[in-house]
Amino acid sequence: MLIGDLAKLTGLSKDGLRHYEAMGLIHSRQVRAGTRHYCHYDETTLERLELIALGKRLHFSLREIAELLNRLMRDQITREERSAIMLHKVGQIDQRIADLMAARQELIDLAGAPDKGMVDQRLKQLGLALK
Amino acid sequence: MLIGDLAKLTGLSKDGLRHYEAMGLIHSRQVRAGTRHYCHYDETTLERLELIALGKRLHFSLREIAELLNRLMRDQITREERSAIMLHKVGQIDQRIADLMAARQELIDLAGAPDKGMVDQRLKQLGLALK
DNA sequence: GTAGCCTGTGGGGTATACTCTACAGTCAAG
DNA sequence: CTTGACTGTAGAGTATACCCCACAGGCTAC
Repeated sequence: MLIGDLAKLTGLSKDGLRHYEAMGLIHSRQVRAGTRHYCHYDETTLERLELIALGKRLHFSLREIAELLNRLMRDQITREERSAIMLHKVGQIDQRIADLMAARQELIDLAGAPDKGMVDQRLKQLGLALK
Repeated sequence: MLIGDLAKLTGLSKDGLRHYEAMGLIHSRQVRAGTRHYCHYDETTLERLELIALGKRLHFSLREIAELLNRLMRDQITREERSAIMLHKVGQIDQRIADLMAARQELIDLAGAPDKGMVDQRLKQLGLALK
């Protein structure tokens, strides 16, 4: 399978797929053709790309996904470790959610403030908490 | 006030402040000194920096903050518009929270899955939803 | 008058996840 | 045997928010 086929099957761009390959997320066989060569991908690449999509949805970076994927393929991840990795990511996500919830509440307060003076007053309160 | 004073008062780096100035978030007077010149900042800059900190906490980008700040200084934002801007940002934040909550749940499910086969099975289910 | 700290400028680098462009070789259809 | 679609490579560009470095002039204390 050439990169164009892979792109059509997954809906990803060829450049995106090359980017994944450069990052070690997917691999290919080099097949000679005259002076140059072409990259051939087998069907397991599709499975890998599915896992990559999962990892992205779970907010792992491509770098993290690359490492997890390569260790996963070598069965180097135990049940416990897998749980630990997932729960660690949950912790990170919880922090981001908390951050967003706080911002959300402040935004709603500011949206409801009746006038600019009120906002200025609120900003002063916030200013004290700033530093 | 020179940039070093501003940096000490706010805890921000001089480079960061210069970056803000380049983005139009703060402004200075140019004061000649022999061949060259120095940037002088007045005390209102401190207020602006407080507003900038607020904007960042509320997850506005520097570009957005720059526009809001400059319009705010010219009193070009009505109460209604201000509310609309805040609530629009709430909408964006809600989307991000929803995205993170979904990921959070998936992570917990995967953390609790008893073995790799179970994970593979789950991945297949997810795979169907992927595309 | 000189050491040492301050300053502005220009440019590059970091991190993340790609996209776009140009160039040149390959291959199938006609 | 030429056209068109496809391919790999290299490098630049996008967006965000900065940091770091070198260079050279300014200013203050001694």
